[in-house]
Amino acid sequence: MRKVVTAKDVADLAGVSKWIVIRTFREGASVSSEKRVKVEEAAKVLNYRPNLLARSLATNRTQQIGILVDDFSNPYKWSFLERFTEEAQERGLVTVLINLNSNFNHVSAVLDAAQRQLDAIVLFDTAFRDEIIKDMQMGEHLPPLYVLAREGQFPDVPSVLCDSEQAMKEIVEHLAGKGYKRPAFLSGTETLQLGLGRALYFQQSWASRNVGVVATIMAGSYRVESGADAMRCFLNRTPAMLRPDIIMCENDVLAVGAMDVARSEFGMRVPQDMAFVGFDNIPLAAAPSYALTTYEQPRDQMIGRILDMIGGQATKHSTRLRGRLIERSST
Amino acid sequence: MRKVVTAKDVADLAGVSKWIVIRTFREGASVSSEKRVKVEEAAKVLNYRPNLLARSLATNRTQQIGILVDDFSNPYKWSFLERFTEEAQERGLVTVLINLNSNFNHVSAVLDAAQRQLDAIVLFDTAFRDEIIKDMQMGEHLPPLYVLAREGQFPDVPSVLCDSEQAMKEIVEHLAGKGYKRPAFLSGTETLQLGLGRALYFQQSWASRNVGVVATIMAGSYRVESGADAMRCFLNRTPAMLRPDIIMCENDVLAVGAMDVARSEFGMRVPQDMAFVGFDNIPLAAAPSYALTTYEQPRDQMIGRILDMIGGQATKHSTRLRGRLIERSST
DNA sequence: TTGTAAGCGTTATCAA
DNA sequence: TTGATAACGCTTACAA
Repeated sequence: MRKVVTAKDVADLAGVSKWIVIRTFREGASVSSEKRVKVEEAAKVLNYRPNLLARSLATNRTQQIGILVDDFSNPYKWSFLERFTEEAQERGLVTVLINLNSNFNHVSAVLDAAQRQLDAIVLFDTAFRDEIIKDMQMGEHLPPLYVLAREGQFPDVPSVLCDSEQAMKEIVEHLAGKGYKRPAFLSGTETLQLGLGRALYFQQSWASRNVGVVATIMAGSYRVESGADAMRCFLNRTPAMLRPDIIMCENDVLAVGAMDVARSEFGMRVPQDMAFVGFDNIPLAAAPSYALTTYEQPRDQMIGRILDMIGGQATKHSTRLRGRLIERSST
Repeated sequence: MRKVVTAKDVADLAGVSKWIVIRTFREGASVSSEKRVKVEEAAKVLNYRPNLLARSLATNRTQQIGILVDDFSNPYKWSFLERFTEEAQERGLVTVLINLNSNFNHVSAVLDAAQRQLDAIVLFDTAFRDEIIKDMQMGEHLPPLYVLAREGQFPDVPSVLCDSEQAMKEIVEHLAGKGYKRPAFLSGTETLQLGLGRALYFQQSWASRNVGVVATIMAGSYRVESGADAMRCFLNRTPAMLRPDIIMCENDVLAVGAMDVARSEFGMRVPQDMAFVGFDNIPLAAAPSYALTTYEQPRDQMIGRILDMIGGQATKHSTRLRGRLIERSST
């Protein structure tokens, strides 16, 4: 019903065998130029294009990459996804966007991707639980897994992420240089193991300067409201003299929420009364009303590296890449 | 190399023919329950799952929907994409995210989707140019096209979008009720034909109340900075007494930019000195610092309708659905 | 360079 | 309910 035009049809019209047609539409073709011309003409007339589905069945490669996402609300992810699809397309790959939620968990998603013969699965800023490894290690043949923008959980699953240790070194150096002395950390989730290690490295960097971190504030999730709520709660219970002079937020989304509360509800000036640093450099961070100092992940490099591994141009191993500090007036 | 386990393997282990196995894994199966049990056991042992690729080749249906996006920066799109993928998955469909850009235009995208045998193509808030219709109308068999959140360009391509006329009626009624009298419209792009008709209906609604629209401000694109620039320019050249008392912005993104400028650069109070209305109800619109009155598109209904048409549960024809006015303190 | 045969893993159809 | 044959449209040998 769909594409009725097959290589055979073109062959008949061009007066050649169908294998000539097939070869004409492939990379390392070896077809006499006269026949090639004939075929191309016939193909144009019939609007023939090779059926990639049939090709996939024969080659065992679909040129499709599945990308798993479990939270669409963080703007930095949009930027990554935009770049990912673009770069993938540049390489002749297509991106299957898989939405993880309560009805469709990591296991379902991976198994479904396997059934559809996707060439690879990228876990984008999402951590998968142990359940899946069981399936992985059993005979089941799954597409190769990759982790993007998170710490990988298993040694044989390569991950590509921003180097948090380096990032925190740069940030703390910047803050110390500005004279800040009483840092605190605003954290999204409590599970350090699955987290990004930012809190840890932040503390370590200060420790090496003989500064203890005042407090770790738990937001519970990476939403603006969580950042706002956590900040409100913290400021309410903390007398002015005990408050930190700089709050390192685990990401920009939290920072925005926290900053809003500090300014509008507690009348604080940023950065005089309290400074803020975020992470990710989302578009809003650049807005004049926030002007948030933040740290930008090396997006293009990260995505390039993942796709290189998927395409076999790079060896498979985990990598941490250095990002870039963006200084703005919130510090 | 990938999935070595085939229906034949399961059949051999279970001691039945491979067609029994195939049938066991399909909807309207007719298999004796004893054999079914045997097969299911064998399948579990071998970790067998039907190869959806092979199925697609035989059935001519991939259960994959392509969605074309040409601008990732507008937050409302995230919400749509999140819901789209979720709802599609619910129906056993998978979403292929296609990024339109200078290297990959509508034509390339549609042709590629056709080669991959996608079941349908959704143009999400993007307008395609005439060039493509030529291919469409020729013998080429393309997957059916649908337009989401935009006016459709061709009669045989169904579109599903928010009813702009209704929306503007509600908005203007609200504004008139609040006593506003000198409205202006901040527009993203100049091409009314491809646009959303919001400007037109806004004017018409005021006209029916004997109010002429003061001005149409052109931003040129749908970015925060464009909204800001356009607003700055407009306020600079317009004396206070000639300024509108309410600015209807074509979407929230523009509204945010415009509002920022009005407040921080011109010291205006919202809504006393100038009121703002947006469109889309992006998350930022709800933030206390904006509290933007806006109009929410009926996202779930729109997506449901599109997927119903794709799945054949609804007849194919264009639809305008009614959204919802969200009143906040910017008006 | 060209043609042939076998196969990818499933579905559709029809006969048993 | 079951089994067999013929697609689906292409690729990958290998032979001519």
